[in-house]
Amino acid sequence: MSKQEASCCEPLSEGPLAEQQAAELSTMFKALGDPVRLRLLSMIASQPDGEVCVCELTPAFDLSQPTISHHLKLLRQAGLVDSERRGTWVYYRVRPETTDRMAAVLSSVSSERRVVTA
Amino acid sequence: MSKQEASCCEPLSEGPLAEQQAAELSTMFKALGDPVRLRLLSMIASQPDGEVCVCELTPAFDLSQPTISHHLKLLRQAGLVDSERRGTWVYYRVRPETTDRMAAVLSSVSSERRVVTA
DNA sequence: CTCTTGCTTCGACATCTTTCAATATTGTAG
DNA sequence: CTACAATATTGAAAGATGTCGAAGCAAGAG
Repeated sequence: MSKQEASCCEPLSEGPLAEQQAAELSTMFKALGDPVRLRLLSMIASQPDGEVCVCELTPAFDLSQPTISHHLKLLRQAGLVDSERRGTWVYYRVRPETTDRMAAVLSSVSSERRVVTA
Repeated sequence: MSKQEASCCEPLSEGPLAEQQAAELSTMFKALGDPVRLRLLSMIASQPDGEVCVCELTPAFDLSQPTISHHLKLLRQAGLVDSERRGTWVYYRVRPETTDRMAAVLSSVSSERRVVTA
């Protein structure tokens, strides 16, 4: 089957994922690398009208309001959600471009061919 | 902790992502929340025969060999890769079940957001 | 057996994360 | 303007993470 025999280490030139792209993408994955943020995203995404008020998200967790606010900030900075203020309330919605891009990277990994240069 | 007034907000019972699932999935996303590990996965996935020797991965980074080994361990513990020893060398390959599952979660996030014009 | 090579584990340290209480900001109502 | 309600920001403490050098283990060669 596999015969990269000979000398074990030709340094494997460059993976299809460049250093800068990896840095950018890893920020997005890191944002979902926390159970609270994953559930936040899931809650936002599952709303029928595509958006949720922070005041609906906060009481769903056993965490302080500043903590939820901080997690939402990280999701926003990673490009996963958008926020809009309407009156006193702030509404969050998913940015599907970002989740789609992440899904594309993962799919290309499993199809073991070139990673999308997105 | 978080006991807000019920003035504006019905507390949004449960998102579709249960607490335990979120914990499990967040481990996988966290594993890709580092540029080194993302590039490692990408390198492993992009090999024609689906597997790479550690000795090919290590020199591609400006990091010590123990550090690469540690990152590979995290990828393995997250279920993203498998390793197999053959002689002196250890080969890593992607576990597509895991990347597929992550991609499915992300896709559902973006598709659950349906446009309601009402 | 001993030596060498490939890889993993251990111990330590600096940095980054998560979390909270306190405070600030923004918008609405009186 | 004052008061209040919803979010965000700040600052600090506890814990997790990334990294390295040193040591350990496994397998092949002599």
